[in-house]
Amino acid sequence: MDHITKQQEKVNLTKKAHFINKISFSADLNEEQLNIINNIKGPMIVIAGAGSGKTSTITYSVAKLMDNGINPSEIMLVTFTNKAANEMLHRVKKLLGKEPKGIWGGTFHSLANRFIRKYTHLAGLKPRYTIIDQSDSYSLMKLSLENLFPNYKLMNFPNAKQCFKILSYKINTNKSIKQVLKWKYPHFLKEDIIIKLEKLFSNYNGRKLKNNLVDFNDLLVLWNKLLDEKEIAYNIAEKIKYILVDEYQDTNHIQAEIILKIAQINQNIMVVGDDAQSIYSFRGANFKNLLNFGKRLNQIEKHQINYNYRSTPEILDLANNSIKNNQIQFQKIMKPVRESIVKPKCVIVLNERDQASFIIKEILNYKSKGINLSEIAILYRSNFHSIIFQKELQANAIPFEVRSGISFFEQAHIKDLIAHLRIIFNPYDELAWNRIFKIIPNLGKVSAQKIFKILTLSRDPLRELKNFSNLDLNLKKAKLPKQAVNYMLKYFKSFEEFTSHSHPTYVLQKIRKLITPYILKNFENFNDRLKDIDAIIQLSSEYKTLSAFLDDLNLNMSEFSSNIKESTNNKKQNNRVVLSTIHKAKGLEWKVVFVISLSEHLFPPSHNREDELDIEEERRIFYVALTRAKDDLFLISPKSRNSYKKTVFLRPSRFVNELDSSLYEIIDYSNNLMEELNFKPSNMTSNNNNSVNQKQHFNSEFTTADKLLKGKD
DNA sequence: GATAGGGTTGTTTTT
DNA sequence: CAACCCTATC
Repeated sequence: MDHITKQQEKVNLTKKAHFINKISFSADLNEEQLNIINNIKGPMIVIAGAGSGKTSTITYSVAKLMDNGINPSEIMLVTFTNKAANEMLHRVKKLLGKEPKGIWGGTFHSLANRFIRKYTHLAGLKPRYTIIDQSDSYSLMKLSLENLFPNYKLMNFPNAKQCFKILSYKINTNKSIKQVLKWKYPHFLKEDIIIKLEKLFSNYNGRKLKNNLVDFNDLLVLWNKLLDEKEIAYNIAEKIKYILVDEYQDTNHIQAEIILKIAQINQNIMVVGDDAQSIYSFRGANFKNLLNFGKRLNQIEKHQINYNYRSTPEILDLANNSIKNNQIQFQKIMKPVRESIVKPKCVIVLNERDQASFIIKEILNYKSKGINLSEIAILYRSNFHSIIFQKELQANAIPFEVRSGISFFEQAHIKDLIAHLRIIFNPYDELAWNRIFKIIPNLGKVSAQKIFKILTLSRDPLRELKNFSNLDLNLKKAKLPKQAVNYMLKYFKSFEEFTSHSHPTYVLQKIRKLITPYILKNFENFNDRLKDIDAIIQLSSEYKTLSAFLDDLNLNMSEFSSNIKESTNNKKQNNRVVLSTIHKAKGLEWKVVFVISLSEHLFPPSHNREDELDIEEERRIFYVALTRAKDDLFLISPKSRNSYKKTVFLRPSRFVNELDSSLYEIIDYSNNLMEELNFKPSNMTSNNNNSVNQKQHFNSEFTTADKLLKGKD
């Protein structure tokens, strides 16, 4: 141990020497970082560029605090994904050799839920509330919309999804409906619509209360409200002595409120972030939070960590060259630590299929050089960009892992299964009932609503189900289709037998039996679907209560998905190429990164090409993508895309065009295939000319692309 | 009036 | 591939 410093030797003499031996703070961290972890007292802001060892700084900070004798239950660590929280806590455990037991670690939403479950009554909720995800929120909003304004589709009015988004922006950014409309939906900016929206939102909120449902917004709102309760402030917030917040640039107004309320008591707060990586404005995030942070706290200490350990200087140069096009940003200089290797490559391909074939060729090449597939990532702006890859990778027997797309739990059969569990846990849950009613033949929307009303007339809908004669009578009064009612009564008869059980696995097994006939009848690939269900049952065995299982299902979905996929694939294959959205790739790194579909209308996508602020956000997404790469970076721009049996021509993304061409090497892969594919080169004449200079090459062609895409000739 | 089934369309990003 | 609209049928 020749790297032990004087400082450490001094600490070694203290009582906690047995921990220190395991942590080599000064060997693992640089001066900037050490300066941070040695000064965790009072408010602190850390601006941490991409790849600067941000995660290390935070984990070492937590370790250092515990090492100084702070109890884990006095520390709160807020992250943006549960995955990040788990990873950091795992690293703390590795550093200290013991679990940081009792630490308040997790996402804003999962921490909020911990508080609200503990103080449900104070939050104004009934005990067994259910958390609903976004698509459930849309559905519930739709119910309110149809209920209040049956002919809303004929009016100039936002649809259910838009209404929910308006409400979310209103809550998360502390704006009025009018301000939100002006900002995001100017064409709906009318007095009449605002009044209707107000009515709608109060109906939606009332419906949630009746149904005992809590949406993602409520979690934040209620947590924020709870912090105003003296009981909470004294019993919990005060006991949290240190708060660390990761990815602070992605917090929105209400999240910042929450953090400040807790921090104001003990004033020990460290927020870490990078304005250049703020990519969640669609969720109301505002990276100015990072700047305004100090305004409400005293004597804030500012730190920067500037050394980039991840990427080659070439990759950093390119990333810096891109982000400098953003007007609204704070200057920071990333200092490369690594040696040069090669320039990033910009690749032009003909279409998405060739994009796939180019990448597969490269992947096989890397593989033959001994590079692990898990060191390679394919990153994209939108989920649907990955579909072609999944097919092509499969065809070429390259193992891969998809970290995007509709969540496993968004699939119909999974939602159906879970709906049964949900009404056992919370029998007022209208959305879950509606899903189950859909299983009953000849029972449509209208009858389903009537039945739900009859059931919820009683205090205890589940007991009502058991009290058959009574229910039967009421159903007859409502003049419901006889066939459907008989089927339903039979269905719920078997359901009733296990509703009082509380172990998720036991109940799920019973539900599986109950819904199997429905699965067999309604899905062609019923075998796969049943396997999915079995995977969930398997997973549920780790949970003791319905509550814990349902909460995790809603708040911790992404990890769930990957667990499930691994178990259903039945391969313990770890060596797989990663396919991921850029959003999900944030915070991660790979040796080789392919950023694909870098063409206008794909990245930036059509809907985000007008407003300069939107473009800056898109450019930050691009920046995040570039800075994921350690050694090799490929930027790939397809010239066309097939959609609806039509070929649409695309221009290279402005994010590629605007780069200084001396910083990358260009590969034109499209020429190789022009003739082979019998492509009509009508508006691509300059393609065949290899002598055009690089810059021109990107800019000259495809002036008709935008027009074609929009269908105007 | 209510439901089932067929055809069409269009798809951001996540807790 | 799922949400939506339209139409045929009960």
